[in-house]
Amino acid sequence: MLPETAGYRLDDQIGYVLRKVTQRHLSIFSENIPEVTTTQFAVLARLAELGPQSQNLLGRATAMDGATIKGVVDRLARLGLVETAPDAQDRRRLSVCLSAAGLALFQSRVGDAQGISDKTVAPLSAAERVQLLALLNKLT
Amino acid sequence: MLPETAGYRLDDQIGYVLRKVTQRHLSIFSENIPEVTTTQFAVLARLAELGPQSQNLLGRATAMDGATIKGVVDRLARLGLVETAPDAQDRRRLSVCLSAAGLALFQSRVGDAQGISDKTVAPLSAAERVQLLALLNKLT
DNA sequence: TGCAATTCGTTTGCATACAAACACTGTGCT
DNA sequence: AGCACAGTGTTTGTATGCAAACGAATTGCA
Repeated sequence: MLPETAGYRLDDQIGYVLRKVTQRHLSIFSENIPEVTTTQFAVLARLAELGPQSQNLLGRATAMDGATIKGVVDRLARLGLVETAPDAQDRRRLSVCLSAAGLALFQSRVGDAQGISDKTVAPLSAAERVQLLALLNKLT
Repeated sequence: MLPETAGYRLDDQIGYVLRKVTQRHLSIFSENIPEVTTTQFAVLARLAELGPQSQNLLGRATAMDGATIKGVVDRLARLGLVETAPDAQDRRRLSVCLSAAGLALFQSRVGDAQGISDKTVAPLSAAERVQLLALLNKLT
């Protein structure tokens, strides 16, 4: 009387489906914006939106922990898309801001980024897209 | 007449929201099943469901590419949860199967795994959970 | 039969992600 | 002033995840 695999169906588990949808999204993104990754673009978008931020605050604003945001900022700096400088007011902080190249890249690519989101949800109707985002937002 | 950040709102982008929901799910998972990761558990579930598989087929059945599934199988083998052996029929293949410990772990934890999925979608009603899975499945 | 194309596994390089430990700085309270 | 506590950034270790290149084995087709 083994439970066997019981009623557990991997394909119905939210985590597994999330992983597959994310994979497809990342694939669409890298095809359309090969210069940077999704997380790097998120950082550029936040900097364009909020202006210069400390590395830690920037991480919080983009849902990355300290170790992760450091790696992303380092790579963006190596690409010349952001610039870092010590904060004069608080010597613990590392201020991060968009470079001219970073701003230019973001502005030239933001339309493509919106297109990527659209492509990702292309199989859904307009109403379904709204539903999906609303449901996902409840799980944040 | 700069487009500024235009209408691009990071928080409304499907990719960003997916990443945040996935983060929350991974956090719930590791709290409830600390022995293995989500991907490792997915491999155990597939092996329990399908029986012994070649490493590559196993990767396809769990949505991992060759490099990724190799790493996951290696770590599961190091934990003693799976066993590998060369395939007699096809000498390119590496056959992977559950160990006794792997089967025992899966059977003892599969209920918790289902509970993790439930916790992840806890903010949703029953109807919404069905909706969400249906919508996400269309994006696979 | 024999060779081209494919499949399988491996390795390397790069990019998230998180936990934990650490040093340094700032703040608040006494 | 001094000290506990919190915040910030760094580093290390571990675990996905993908691209690309490679060798070995198999298959399909001329």
